Amino acid sequence: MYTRKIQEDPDCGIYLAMRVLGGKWKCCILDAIRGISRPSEIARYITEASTRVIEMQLAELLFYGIVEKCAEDVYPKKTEYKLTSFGETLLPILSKIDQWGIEHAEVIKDRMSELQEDE
Amino acid sequence: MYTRKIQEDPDCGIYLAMRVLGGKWKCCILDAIRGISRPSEIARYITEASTRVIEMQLAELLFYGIVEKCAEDVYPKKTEYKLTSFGETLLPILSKIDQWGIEHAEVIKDRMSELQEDE
DNA sequence: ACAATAACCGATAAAAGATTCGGTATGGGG
DNA sequence: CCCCATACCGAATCTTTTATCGGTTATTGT
Repeated sequence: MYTRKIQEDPDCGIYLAMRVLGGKWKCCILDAIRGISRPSEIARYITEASTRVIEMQLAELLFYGIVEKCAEDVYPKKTEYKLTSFGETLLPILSKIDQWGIEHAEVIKDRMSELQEDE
Repeated sequence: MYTRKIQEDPDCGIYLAMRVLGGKWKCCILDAIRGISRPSEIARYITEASTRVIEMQLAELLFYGIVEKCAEDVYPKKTEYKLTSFGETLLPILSKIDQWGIEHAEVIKDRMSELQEDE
């Protein structure tokens, strides 16, 4: 996991939430983890992200107590991750954010593409 | 503004939303901008962030159409930024995130501090 | 015995983002 | 006239995050 050298503590709830939710794929993983729970399945689901990143972000989510690991110690290692009750408190927020993003996808993608044009 | 070299387009609303909201101080600026609107005031309000960052993040918010600039072209340059109607659609989400962060501040800070201990 | 899959970890390269420092231009007060 | 404030921008530098690659351990199917 990454440890920061410079630390801040604005008593800003958003800042704190972003320490937990920030990360390129974390939200997608959380979204995925509601249906599928095994790392290899998540990796197949989110094809854009490498398995390494998924591992790392899962480790962070585990660290913050958002997900928990239920490793049945049997054959081809059936590790499963699932949301903790703490993690579940995030769901309404995540769906709100997701909804907003989808609702305004056109505009955002449009702007985003403008950034790439000139290269 | 930063232009990304590697691009993705997961049709994940959260990912899109994070392109707009991501950034160390953007949420704090959005929070501030409801009361105060001039760059120098924001800078004095968010003392941890340098004026340069605030400028850059304001530029991004402007770019995505979240805020708009109302520069009265008069004396000590009374530039004012305010939320657009698009930006206002973010408010309920931002307050939800903020609320969550404050509600779980103890746990999160606790975990965060653990990361810094060993150096 | 051998290839295949799952779940990891460590090291390092590369990209993205933040900070710092200096600079411009404008106008006001002493 | 000089200094201060505001609002910016550019570039160098550093931190943080992500990507890539290889390695480990264990178990299953052939």
